Amino acid sequence: MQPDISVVAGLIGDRARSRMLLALMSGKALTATELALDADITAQTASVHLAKLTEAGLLRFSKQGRHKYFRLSHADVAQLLENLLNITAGAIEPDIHTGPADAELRLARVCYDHMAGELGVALFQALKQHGLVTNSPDAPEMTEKGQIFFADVGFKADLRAGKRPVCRNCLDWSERRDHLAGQLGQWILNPKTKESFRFIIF
Amino acid sequence: MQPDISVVAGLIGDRARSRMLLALMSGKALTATELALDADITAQTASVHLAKLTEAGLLRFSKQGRHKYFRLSHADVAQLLENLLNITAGAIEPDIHTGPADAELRLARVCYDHMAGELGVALFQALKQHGLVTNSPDAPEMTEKGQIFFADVGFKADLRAGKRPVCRNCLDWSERRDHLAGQLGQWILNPKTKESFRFIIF
DNA sequence: AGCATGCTTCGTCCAACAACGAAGCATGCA
DNA sequence: TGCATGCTTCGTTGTTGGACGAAGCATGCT
Repeated sequence: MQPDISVVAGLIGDRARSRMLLALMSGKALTATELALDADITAQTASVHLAKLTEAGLLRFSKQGRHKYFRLSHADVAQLLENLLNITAGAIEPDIHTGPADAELRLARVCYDHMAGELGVALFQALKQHGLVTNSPDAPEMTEKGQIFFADVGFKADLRAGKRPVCRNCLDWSERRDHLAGQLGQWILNPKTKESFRFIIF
Repeated sequence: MQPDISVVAGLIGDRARSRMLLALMSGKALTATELALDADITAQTASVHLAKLTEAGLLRFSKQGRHKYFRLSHADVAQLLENLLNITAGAIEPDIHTGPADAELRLARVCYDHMAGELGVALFQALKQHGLVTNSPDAPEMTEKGQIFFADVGFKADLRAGKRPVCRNCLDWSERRDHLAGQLGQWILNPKTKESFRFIIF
């Protein structure tokens, strides 16, 4: 037997739950009430939704005092959501008149743990243009120059098998062009080194 | 506003519909009744399910006589399903006792339009070992040697922007290791050239 | 023409489940 | 020790939608 897709899909297939999941795509951990507000439902219903999502392994939480902070359990989940976004965004191709709130979202947003939107796409372009990652039709890869550059500013890739790829291209649902995901994408958004670090590549 | 994920997810989130979609992951086009049998439902219910799936853009069909052949509308959809398979397969990690029917499925199967299962993984290994595609931690890429080799046997990549990548790695839900997808993966399973063509790389 | 096959439409029934009010636990703060 | 805040559990209600029988409409075969 194949695994049963329908349970996970069914969980996402609810308006309130999907909104909560998308809210967590920002990468920030949010409390149950914040998520309830975002999904426009009461705290009670949010509670059972969140319980289901965590039990299914899509979310994990950490308690802090009387607050319960939820986040996506894994990058896989974010990728799945991104995948869904792309498919549905592609379906409504003739993009309906987009408001100003949209414009902001399209300019810059965070896609789980890396940068997306116009800015994310531009950054990716710049990295390729400066030869730090390859400009391949498939997935990007760090060039030698890139390895030196990023090692120099403190980036350390985890090359063990089973880990997420260092570079991954991620199709932007708003821009319909790639931006950079993977370990490097995450690190650029949130470098772990203390030393100040600036891109002067634009 | 972000696109509404929940409609597509909700469509997949039904047992019968998900089974039909997975049946179409074989890459073969199937008739409505075949899909109904596979999903263990009557023809009537299958009809409305299939109508919903096509209207949402997940399926497309072609009529041949009194038969209606359905297939996945696009490689994107297959990728989404594969994504879901991986997440749910990962969740039930301690793999429950698998029957003999499973063993067959694990040995060799088709993942939408390319080879998967043990055989798919082995093929991918061989391609890397013989230096036809790169053995990078991220996505594979054709080597020069590979470009010559595959051009020689009639493979022609479509490098236009917006097309699917030439090489893509695809995590196998049964093997938990990568196999080869993308244009090359598709072509290997189903080369368009008439000339006979054999891999002697095992 | 007649019949079989494949798919669809209609009407009805039934189960699943999202939603909320109300009440109940915790935790933190004064 | 109170009180406020955040989250959960319970019971109820209402709606959604999946399922099938029956009938209808095409298409193809003889």
